[in-house]
Amino acid sequence: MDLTRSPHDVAPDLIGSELYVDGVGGVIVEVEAYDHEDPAAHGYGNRRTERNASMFLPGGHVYVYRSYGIHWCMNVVCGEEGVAGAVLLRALQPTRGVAEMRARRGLDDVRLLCAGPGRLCQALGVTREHDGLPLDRPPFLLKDRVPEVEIVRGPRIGITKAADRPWRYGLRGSRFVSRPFRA
DNA sequence: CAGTGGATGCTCT
DNA sequence: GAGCATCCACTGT
Repeated sequence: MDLTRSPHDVAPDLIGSELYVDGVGGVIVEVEAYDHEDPAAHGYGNRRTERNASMFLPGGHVYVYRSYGIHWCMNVVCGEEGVAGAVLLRALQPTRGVAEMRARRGLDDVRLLCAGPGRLCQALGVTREHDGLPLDRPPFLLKDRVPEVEIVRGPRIGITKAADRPWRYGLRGSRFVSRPFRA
């Protein structure tokens, strides 16, 4: 798919797509969009810093940052070069490499392996080393979804600024999201 | 279930 | 020095 579009166009198209890192991953079931005019975004105002440099790459790269000093969070960079836009990957339905994900997470419950941005990165082995890498080459594999999926949306999670914007997208009825979507 | 608080490190002001 | 795009364990219903 065309990742040089706006994060708001890309985000719903990522739902139902498949992501693998070194062959481990599954179906994307939850994401959030962040654009350069968004006070909640790391790239707000297109202000470039050392941390968010990857957000300014052309769409199709990866932006990984550390969250709360403990977790890693992975974004799909979107839009044109020089414009800070990205889609945060919040949850996957694990399909391949489940044993490896279980080992990395120290957890059996498939439902919780990738249910949250920090958990997803731990399960897939994503760290700072992946920051800035292109998505269309190993270790990554991003497969477009089939056209027909039902998408739900709602307010984003875990932010204080611009918390009212409904830019969280999910696969309708999925049991693998980090939190349920309100009906 | 809902709510609370601690861990932990780094970025940005 | 404040504030996180989080997670887990623990409490109390």
